[in-house]
Amino acid sequence: MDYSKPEIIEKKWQLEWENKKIYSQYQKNKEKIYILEMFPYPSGKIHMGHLRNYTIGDVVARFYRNNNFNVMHPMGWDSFGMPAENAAIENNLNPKEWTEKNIENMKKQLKSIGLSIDWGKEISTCSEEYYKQQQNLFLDFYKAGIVYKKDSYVNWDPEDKTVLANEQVIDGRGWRSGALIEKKKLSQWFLKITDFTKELFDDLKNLSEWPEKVKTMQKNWIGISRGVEIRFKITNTTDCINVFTTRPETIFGASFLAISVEHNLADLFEQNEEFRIFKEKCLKLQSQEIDNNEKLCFFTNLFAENPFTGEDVPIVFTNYVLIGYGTGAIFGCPAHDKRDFEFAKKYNFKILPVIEPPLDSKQKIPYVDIEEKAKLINSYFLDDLNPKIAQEKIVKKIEEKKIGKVKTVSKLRDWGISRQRYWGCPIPIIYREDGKIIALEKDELPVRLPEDIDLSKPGNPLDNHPTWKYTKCKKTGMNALRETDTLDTFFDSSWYYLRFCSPKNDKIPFDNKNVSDWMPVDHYIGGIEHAILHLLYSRFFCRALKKSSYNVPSEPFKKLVTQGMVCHETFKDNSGKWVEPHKVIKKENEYFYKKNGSLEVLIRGRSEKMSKSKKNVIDPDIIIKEFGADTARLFMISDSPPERDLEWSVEGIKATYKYLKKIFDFLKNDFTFIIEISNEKIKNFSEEEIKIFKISQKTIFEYTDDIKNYRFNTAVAKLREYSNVLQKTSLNKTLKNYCWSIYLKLISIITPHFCEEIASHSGFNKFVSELDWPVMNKDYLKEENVKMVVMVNGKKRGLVEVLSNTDQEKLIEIIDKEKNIFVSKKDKFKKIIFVKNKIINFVK
RNA sequence: GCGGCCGUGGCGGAACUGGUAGACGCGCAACGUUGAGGUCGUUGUAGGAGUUAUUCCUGUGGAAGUUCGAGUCUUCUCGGCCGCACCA
Repeated sequence: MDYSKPEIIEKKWQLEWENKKIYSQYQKNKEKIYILEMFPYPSGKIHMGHLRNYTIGDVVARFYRNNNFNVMHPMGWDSFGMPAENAAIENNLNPKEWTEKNIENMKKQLKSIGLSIDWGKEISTCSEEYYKQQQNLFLDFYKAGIVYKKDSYVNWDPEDKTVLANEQVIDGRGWRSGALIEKKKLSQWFLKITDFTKELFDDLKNLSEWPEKVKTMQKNWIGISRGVEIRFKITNTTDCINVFTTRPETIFGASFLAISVEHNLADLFEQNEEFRIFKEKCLKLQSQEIDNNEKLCFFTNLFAENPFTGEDVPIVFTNYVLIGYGTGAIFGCPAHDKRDFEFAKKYNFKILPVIEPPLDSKQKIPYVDIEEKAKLINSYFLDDLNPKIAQEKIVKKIEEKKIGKVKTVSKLRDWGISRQRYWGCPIPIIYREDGKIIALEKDELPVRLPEDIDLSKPGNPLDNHPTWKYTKCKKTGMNALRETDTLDTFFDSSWYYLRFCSPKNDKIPFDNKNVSDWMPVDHYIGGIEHAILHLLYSRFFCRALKKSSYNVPSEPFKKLVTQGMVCHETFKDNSGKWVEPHKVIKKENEYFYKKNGSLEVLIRGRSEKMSKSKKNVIDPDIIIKEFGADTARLFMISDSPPERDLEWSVEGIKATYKYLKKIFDFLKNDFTFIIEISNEKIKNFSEEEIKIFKISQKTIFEYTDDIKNYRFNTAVAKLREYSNVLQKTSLNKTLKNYCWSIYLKLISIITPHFCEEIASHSGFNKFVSELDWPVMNKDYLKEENVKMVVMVNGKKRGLVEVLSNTDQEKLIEIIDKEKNIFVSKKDKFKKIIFVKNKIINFVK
């Protein structure tokens, strides 16, 4: 037996586990725990990010399994989406084939990591079974009024020829294609996520086990702010314009009304050629160039009456007021708003200060702060008040005069779910020849995707299909056209965690009983890149499902863990081309590589997220083949805390392998795996052996605590300390066997195959993976002696070893006796600080 | 611009509620063992001083503060990373 080919050992144990189905057994008498990692998109191969994500999840799942929990740890595939369609076009095959082939390969890869997954619960969102149930949910949402259709400007991706949600547009470009996004008006399906804005915002505070960072990002995304809506009369008409502001107290400084080009008022100017050009330009700027803050202005020749001063101020259209926020109209107060200030300066609007900053304020005009010492000026009844009080007063006045009301607005928009693509879930809707929109009956599901599809033509493939969309209304027999849009894939991933509770049920999306047994997901682990979209949509789904009378919790994920990226060093040659790190020759802080037989100097870049473009990717498959999954797992877990980025290094992986090999060689002879050790035997141990026994108890305690708290790196450090001690000390056979068996049980959640192999070689005939977690004997956790720090004036002056819980009097006595510590008489000191078992500080 | 996170050896990182800074590992160095290989073992490894010892001084981006005591708390400042971005 040796450890030169871990892959062979690992295959063997993976098969054994699978044959005995040890990861698909459930025991209802135990407490449940649902551990889930974000399911992968089947791109074809797993990458280091997957390896890290699934290793973390697996360590946790194994930990709870061994700690007497009823664990659910399933896996599935987020298998609808654009890449399948693109790959199908390139390789002239069907997206379904491509996807299924990828799933097969990735499943094999995932299995080679040795994950404790119940593959019996495997789901795939592109399967008919899954999307049938999804259509079911769509119909329920339709009935509950959560899904609706409306015309709207959409983000149009000219390359993918599809619509994107706001959050799928990054810096003005499509999140997948990278193409510049255009605004286009289309009829689209929407989910009413805005019905839940307040809940989604307020309930964030209850998510105590979510990272603050994610909660902050969601808060900012939802972007709730309280303010006032004020009505301005358009001069010489009966029409009004409502504006939204959070600074109503600055109303006396208003010098214009600025209105979005998409505001209703723009309808009046439809015939105006100049305006149409202006509007076009604004829309283009808004959707594209992110750094362009150029403010455009279109004078309307209309005026509005300031309800407090009676003054007429000009109404203008501009690109810097957005239709999607507030009312799409504002009053401009240039003296106290940076944007209004910029705009006013450019177009010569009056700039009237209405708040006087405190004398010590660094801010000049525009003064935008709200400070205690600031006071209102030029504002009639508000003069001399501080802005906060002025605000309260003016709000009251506005309400009294019935010209406006307090209002809370949000940045959140309804979620557009229509996609003009083939490889997605068909929407179960038909358009009847009499013009009616008809939702299908549940017994008409699933609406299947046709397999004979031509993806080569631009536009929507389902719409292009010769026959698919032609159908008849079941009730009336009238001709009808199917909805040819498919659902956004974020729809698929918004409820998959519920489907895992009853993955085989072909009648309903999920079973209430099973959902109440398993939900919520106790630990949800995945990348930070889903902090907003996927997580917010999932939170919304649960609320929407509740409203559609499903029995689900409103928060799907109890604890959220966002793991960092896997990074690797980067190199560039002098022409700026990236060079693979493994080709680099390192010589004393200089870097070279062989090019055409000669050595060329390289520039070392910073460590970056592994990506093909930077040529710094490492294929997990190769690592597993060379060093084994256990080595890869241990390295992934031990080098840095899960939420931080992980620096990949060849040295690190090699050292990890060497470590496992060393332990393996050490234990392969003369070791017997045992589960327990009798109290009788402990009594006969020597003092030295008791010390080791104590260390083992302490290790169990601290390691367990670290794992529970996701401090895997320190957990591994403690384990290494433990094995270092064990290797250096000669122990009686019983104790040696015991201590190393503890070690194996502890590390088995990280390196399961390794442990099974050693244990079985050492006479154990069950699975270490199925053993209970080691129980520590608390009697041996207590330390008899402690080292206490002796300080004078807060500086360390020495250490004394004393019995634990020694009191101050006794300690001073001991210190007096120790000649090396120059503290003789306690009355010399002003004060003595004593912290039991920790420090004593003499203050002169 | 707004919001958040983070600055600790050559590197990744420890230090839980303020109480021995640098655990564990990488790298490096010395010695030993091997003598065709992804070695192995032992020891050392924050910097400086030194009478070489169970020694002293300085050290957690910088400045100040609170405290008997600060990597940890407070304020300012510099640097890095991430998110949002004309959100009224």
